[in-house]
Amino acid sequence: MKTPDAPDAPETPAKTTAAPVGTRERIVRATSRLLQRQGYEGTGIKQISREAGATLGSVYHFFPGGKQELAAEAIRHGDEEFAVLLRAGLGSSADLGEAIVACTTMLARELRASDWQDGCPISSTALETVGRAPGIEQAVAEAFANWRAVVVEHLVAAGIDGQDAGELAGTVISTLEGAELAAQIARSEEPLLVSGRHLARLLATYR
Amino acid sequence: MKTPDAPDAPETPAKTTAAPVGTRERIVRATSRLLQRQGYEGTGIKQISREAGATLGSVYHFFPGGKQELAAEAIRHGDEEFAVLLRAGLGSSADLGEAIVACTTMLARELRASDWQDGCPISSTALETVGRAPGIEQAVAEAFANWRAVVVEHLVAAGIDGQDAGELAGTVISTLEGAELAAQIARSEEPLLVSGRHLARLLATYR
DNA sequence: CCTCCACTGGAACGAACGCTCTATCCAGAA
DNA sequence: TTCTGGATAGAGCGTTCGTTCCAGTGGAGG
Repeated sequence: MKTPDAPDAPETPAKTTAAPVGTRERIVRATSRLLQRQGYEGTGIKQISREAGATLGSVYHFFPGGKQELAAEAIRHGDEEFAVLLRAGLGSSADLGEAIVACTTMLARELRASDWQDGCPISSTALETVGRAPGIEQAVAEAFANWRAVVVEHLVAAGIDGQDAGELAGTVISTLEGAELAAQIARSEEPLLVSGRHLARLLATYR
Repeated sequence: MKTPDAPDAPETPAKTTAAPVGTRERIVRATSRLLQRQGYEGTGIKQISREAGATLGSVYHFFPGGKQELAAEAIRHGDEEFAVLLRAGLGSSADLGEAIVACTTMLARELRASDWQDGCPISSTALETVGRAPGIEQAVAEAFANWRAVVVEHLVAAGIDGQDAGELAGTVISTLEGAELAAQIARSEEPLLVSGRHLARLLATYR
C-alpha cells in the first residue's frame, strides 16, 4: 500500500530539500523522537516501525540487537542533534554570557513549539536505564561527554582557564538539563531563561 | 504464608522504632522506590504488590484509581522525602554557600551508597508522563514548587532580595536535578560536588 | 537468462501488562 | 449469634510486549 522509499532518482539524494531518507535512518529518527517523548519502556518496537513507515522485519534486519541496540543508536542521534543546537547557540555571540543565554532561548522556543513535549532527547531514556542496559548507558555517557567538550571549547576560547572550563562546562550541561526538565513540568519558558542568565552571571565571575 | 501486618499490639503503633507499617503505607513506599529506579512504564503493579508484601486486591482497594493514582501518591511521598533532605542540608550551616555544598554532598553520598541507582525520586516518572497523565503531572509540579519554596525561605533568611531569591531558588533546584542526573550517568560524585561549589559561588554574588 | 541476497512483510510465540472480578477472612456492631 | 463492611487473596480477562521465523520481492551481477 505504502511505498516508503522514493522510487525515483536513487542516484541524487542531495536535492537540498526533501532528500529521500533510507529505511534505517527513518527508523533511527522515529526511535529518537519517541524515546524523547515517551521514554524507553513507554516506547514499543511496533510503534516505532509504524511511525517510521517500516516493518518489524526491517527493524530487526537493521538492528539485530533488538530494542537496546536500536535505542543506543537513537541516543547517538539525539546526541548529535543536541550538540548541533549547542554549537549554534554558543557560536551566535562572541560574548560568553550572551552565547549561553542564546542557548537557553533556543531551547525554550523549541520546547514551547512542541507544546512542552520535546525536552532533552536522551534524559528520559538515560534515567530509566541506569544500571540495567550497558549499551544504552555508554551511549548516554558519551553524549554527555560530547556536549561537555563542546562547551569546554567555547569557554577556553573565551579565555577561561582549562581546569575551570572543564568544571564549568559540566555545570552548564547539568543546569541546562535540569532547567529543561523544570520548564517542561511548569509548562513555562521561565526556568530556562532564568537559568541562562544565572549561568552567564556565574561565568562572568571567571575573568 | 506471610502475615504482613503485625498481629500483636494493634493499639500502640508508636514504639519509637520499628513501628509496624500499614499495608497502604508499604505500598506507597515500595512504589516510590520502584518509580525512582525504574520509572513509570518500567514498573508493574504486580511487582509493586510483591515488593510491598501486599496483594493485588489490596493495591486496588487502597488505590481504586489504579496505577496513576498510586504513582501520584508515590510522587508526593518522594516530594516530602527530598524536601526533608533539602531542609537538613540547608539548615546545616549559617553560611549559604556551605549549606548548598552540604546539600550536594549529602546527595552524592546517598547516590554512591545506592550504587548510583537512587537519584531524584520523581524525575524519571516526571519525564515519562509529561503531557499524558494529568494527576501525576500535578503532583510533580507541586513537588518542584515545594522544593523551590524551601530554598527561597533559606535565601531570604540569608538576606537575599525576594525577587532574586525566587529566581535563584529555581536555578538551584534545576542545577541539583541536572547534576544528580549527570552523577548517575558518570557514576561519580564529581558533577554534584562541582555544581554545589558553582552554586555557592553564584549565590555569593548576591550581597 | 538465472542467481543471489539485502530487504520487506507479517503471522505467531510466550510472557507480562493493567485491571476486573468473585470469594474469603475477621473484628466489631446489633 | 448474626450481620456488616473493610481488607485480603488471586484467578483470569483482553491486550500488548519483544522477539523469532519464514516466505516473498526486486534489483544488481554473472
